[in-house]
Amino acid sequence: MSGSGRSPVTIKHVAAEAGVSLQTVSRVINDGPNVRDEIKARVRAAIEKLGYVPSLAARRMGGRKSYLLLALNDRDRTIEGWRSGDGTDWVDQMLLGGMLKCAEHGYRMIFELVDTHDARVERAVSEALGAVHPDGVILTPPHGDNPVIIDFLQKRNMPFARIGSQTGPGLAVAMDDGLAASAATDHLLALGHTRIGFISGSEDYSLSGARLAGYQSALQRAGVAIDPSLVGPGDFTFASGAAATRTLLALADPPTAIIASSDQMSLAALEVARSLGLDVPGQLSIVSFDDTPLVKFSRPALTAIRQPIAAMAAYAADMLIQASNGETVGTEARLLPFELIERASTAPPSG
Amino acid sequence: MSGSGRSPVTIKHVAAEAGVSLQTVSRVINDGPNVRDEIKARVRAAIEKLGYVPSLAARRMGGRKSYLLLALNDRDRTIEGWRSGDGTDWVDQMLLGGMLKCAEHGYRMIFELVDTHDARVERAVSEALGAVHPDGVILTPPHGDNPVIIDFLQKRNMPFARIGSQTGPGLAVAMDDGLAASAATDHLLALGHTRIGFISGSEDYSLSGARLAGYQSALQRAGVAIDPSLVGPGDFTFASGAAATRTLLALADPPTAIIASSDQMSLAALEVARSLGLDVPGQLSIVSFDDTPLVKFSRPALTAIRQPIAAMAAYAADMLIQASNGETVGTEARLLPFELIERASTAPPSG
DNA sequence: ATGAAAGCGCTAACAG
DNA sequence: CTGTTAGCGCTTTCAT
Repeated sequence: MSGSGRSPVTIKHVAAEAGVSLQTVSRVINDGPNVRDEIKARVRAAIEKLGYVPSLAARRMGGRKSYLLLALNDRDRTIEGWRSGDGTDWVDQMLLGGMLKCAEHGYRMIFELVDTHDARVERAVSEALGAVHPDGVILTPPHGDNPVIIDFLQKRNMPFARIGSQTGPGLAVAMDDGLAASAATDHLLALGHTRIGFISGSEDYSLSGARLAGYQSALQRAGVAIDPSLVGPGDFTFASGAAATRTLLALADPPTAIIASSDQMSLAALEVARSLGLDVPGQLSIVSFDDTPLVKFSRPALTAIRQPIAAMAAYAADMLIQASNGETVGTEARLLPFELIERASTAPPSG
Repeated sequence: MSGSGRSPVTIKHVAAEAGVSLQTVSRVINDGPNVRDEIKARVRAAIEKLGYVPSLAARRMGGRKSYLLLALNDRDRTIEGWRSGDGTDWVDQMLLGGMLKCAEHGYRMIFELVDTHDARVERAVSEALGAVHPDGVILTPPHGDNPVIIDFLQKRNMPFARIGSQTGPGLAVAMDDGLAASAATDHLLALGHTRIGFISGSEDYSLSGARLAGYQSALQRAGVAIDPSLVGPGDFTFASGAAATRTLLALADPPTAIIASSDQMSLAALEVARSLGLDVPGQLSIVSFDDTPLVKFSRPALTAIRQPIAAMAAYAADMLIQASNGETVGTEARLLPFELIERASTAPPSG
């Protein structure tokens, strides 16, 4: 087996076939102005006949566009999720939204893993940019909140969009994490809970703060006192969720419901409750965040806030592509709707 | 927000910094021969200092390598999996194995969806090849068994590796599906089952036939009569699994155990059994294929054959990269080990 | 062991 | 409206 050689059909062949200049073909490809319909049709026919497709590499070399978007994900967390097979479908949803949107516009999405805690983040990002030369970068949490990356991208004048972040420069698209946490809290409040625990997410993620604030404001609005001991620290992992749950349930006046900022932590809460002989939702209600596939199949299935990952990725890709086409796009953060999906892990408190 | 302009640092800058010719830098980058260690070191220092990374696009233009591998997946099935959020992690495992292997060698993997049943498959593949110009193509099931795609790739002299297929031309890597099905059957046989049902996979997949054959040969070896009515047709989907299970369990002499060729079909079997008031594994044992995340969390958790997707993808990428480096690689199919993971869905028959 | 020249397929200026 | 001329950043020849 040997290399495939070069593209069998180039713009030259099309030009020859259509009897026009190279440049005219280029204009047709790029929907450029100043081509008579007749000639345009002739060129299109030649393209069709020859099965011509412009080479991405050559387009990038000649022009200023690469037709490539770079999606940056957190290395450790992503690989760990893949390895453990824990059913987290963040990457899949990103591809569903981002990749398909790219394809619609003749773009491709290149997926890259970068370690956010590495001292050489900047170098890693720089290398990816240097090799790929994307037209834009999609930053997923927690990279969207990483000042080193943001600064670097701005310095390089590279357009970027952040997913899951509501603040900061550049394009941003997220769900309203604060509102979502409020909705989760309201749901429990409506069921009659007043002792509601909250397990927060990693501080690397700006959404963690937003969710905590949403939880607290819902409590306040309902006239329920905020008890700091009801807030347990987490970092989205199962282990941290288990630890926080144990602490919360060991309280003198333990919560009758817990909101956890990730599915893994919620599953951990469920597990801990089970090990303590507590019935869910009879003696403890649980509301989760993310709604990855697993929580639908746990016993009981978890009530959860669904994050619109695919929609966020699609929006981010769309904005970046528009920007790369010279269109001006607003830079105010865009909030996409979330969903509170009621399943079997929430019920009125037993007391 | 505007485009980022070109790469700030090119091979020229490095050459100037190191005080050598452009060419020498290229040789160092590519581990070429005929460069004194001293100069090599000087160039490396310049590269390091400037943070230079060669542009993929330029490399592809100049040379014959693109440092890109194209992974082709089935469009409908993949998107459907993403949409439904059914926890299938095929894509994730592919990325885990393939992408990381590519990264090790300075390659990138481009992920593309192609509809295998579309009359224009060839056109779709052609377009992807034309745009990307990969150094090799990874074909996943069922594309690895699609003669149109295979022929086209061979015609274009494009190196390719097939995952999950054991036959046909070119590189192939798979698990031994026949042996795996035999192992599943033996497991049930050892528990005392003799009426063992089998739900097959889609005929688009060559592995479906291999699995069926493995099931039958295990039965034969054990001296158990092969009953064709115990084989139900499936296409990997939940619905097909449910239908096949209903048919099998409605038999005059129904099976006491069922092997299903996919997790979705196994979950369907579980669901149907439950709806019929059958205890699993008390009255019906189930062995699954794939071992996606969900089956660990079903009640009962399913005994399953684990497919080494990441390892297969890594192997395929490795072979392709080696081939693109001019190394000769064997073309005999490579079989990777599978695992039979015993969980709670299998037990001795009740009778 | 090194350098110089040519060219990959395309787009971006310019001309006409 | 259309064609011509230069490159883009790199790897190939081919010289030296």
